[in-house]
Amino acid sequence: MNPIRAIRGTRDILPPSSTVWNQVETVAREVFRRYNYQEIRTPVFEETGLFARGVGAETDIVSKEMYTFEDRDGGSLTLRPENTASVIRAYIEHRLDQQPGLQKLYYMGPMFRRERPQKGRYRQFYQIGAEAIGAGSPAVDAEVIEMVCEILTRCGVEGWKLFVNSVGCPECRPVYVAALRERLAGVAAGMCRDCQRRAETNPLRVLDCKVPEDQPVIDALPSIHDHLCQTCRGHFDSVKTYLADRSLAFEVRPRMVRGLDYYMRTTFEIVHEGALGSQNSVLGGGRYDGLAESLGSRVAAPGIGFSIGEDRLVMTVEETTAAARHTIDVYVAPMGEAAFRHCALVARDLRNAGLVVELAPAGKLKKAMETANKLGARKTLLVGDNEITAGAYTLKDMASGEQTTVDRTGLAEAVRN
RNA sequence: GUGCCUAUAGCUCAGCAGGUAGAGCGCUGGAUUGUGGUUCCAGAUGUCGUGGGUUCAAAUCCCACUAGGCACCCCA
Repeated sequence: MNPIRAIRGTRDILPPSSTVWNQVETVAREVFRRYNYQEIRTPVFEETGLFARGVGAETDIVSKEMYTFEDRDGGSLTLRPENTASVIRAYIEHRLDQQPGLQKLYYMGPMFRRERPQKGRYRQFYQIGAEAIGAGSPAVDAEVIEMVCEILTRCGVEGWKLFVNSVGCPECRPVYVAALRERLAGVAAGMCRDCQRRAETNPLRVLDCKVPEDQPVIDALPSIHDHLCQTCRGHFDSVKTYLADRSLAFEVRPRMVRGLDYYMRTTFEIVHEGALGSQNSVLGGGRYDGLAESLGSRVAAPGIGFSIGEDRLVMTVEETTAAARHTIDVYVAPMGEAAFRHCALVARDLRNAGLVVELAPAGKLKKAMETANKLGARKTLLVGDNEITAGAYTLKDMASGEQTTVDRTGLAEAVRN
């Protein structure tokens, strides 16, 4: 019988990597706090219809990547492939539109998509995201983008690129797609096989093609920016102005296409070259003013949000910054059973003083010293019968080898130095 | 979902013109019964990813499956 293993596309996050995950989450929470975002926790599974209607039935996510299963009562449930639809569902369900001001919510947790696993792509992956719901103003777009950049910066990540675009709205985008489709009809025959297919199925995807030979053709295709309606154009100009006000470096990518149907107007993405391989997108986001209505809401809920691929962010953090090592402040080494019982109390005091303490089992001192060294303890506390009767302990600095004698009251302070 | 590459000790890998496994690091014990790191000695590493086939004989050749990596698709 073979041992049971983690299933394909899932993985265990072990120390020391789990420490980096915690650091990233701590940074994100602190940035969210400063921007006055509060946490929302939604269920990990929902009625299948939520994603079909919210994300879009024709998207790859819904059409072939969802973990969908039948509940015992016959209903169809799905493990969430993303979280924006759930947040909007909660917003509607709890009438958060009646609350004063913008609803500024953040979340972090696992998402599930049944794709072929690859580096930076897992079937259970983690997203840290935020949604600002209740306003359509471009000022919100700029602040959301600033906030996510702040998270990356404070995680110590450098060298990323911010791309922004406007994908229009239900008024102007269909006009553009029609124009694109018309133009492609004439030139698609000379393009790569994938583009010939995309020209029929999803013309916008042609813009994303990476085949070098196709680039001249793509460059000559009409741009969405020439087809934006008055409202969308004004919105996009404002976003760019507000980003520039903040000195945020960005690049307009008229050809950037996002895979979720609910995006309109502003979309953005941050990529980082390095540890990620071809999955170089660290985060993506955009505005979704029509999403609430498509979920059956009578009230509008214009909003914008993003989600960071936490797995990918952790990868780049691990690549670019030296992991802050978990260190033991003091390794308490009792010699003998009596000393062990005494040391248990000493260890408790030191822990109450906020120190990281490892209490060794009673045993040979040599063995304890070896272990202290392997664990990378900063100090070792030697406690035998001599120390207990004298009421003074021997504290050894592992780096210098220097030993000092300290009494119990001054112990915590001595360990700290 | 498609194509290509890969799978040997806890880790990194060697072994492959077929003859039932090795190195370094790490781990355990000892040299040293109250002192680690360096050194020396000893030891255990393992259904060679899983299952089947060819063969007197398979880690080695063939097939399938599983998992990982890369590219595509797509996305976080």
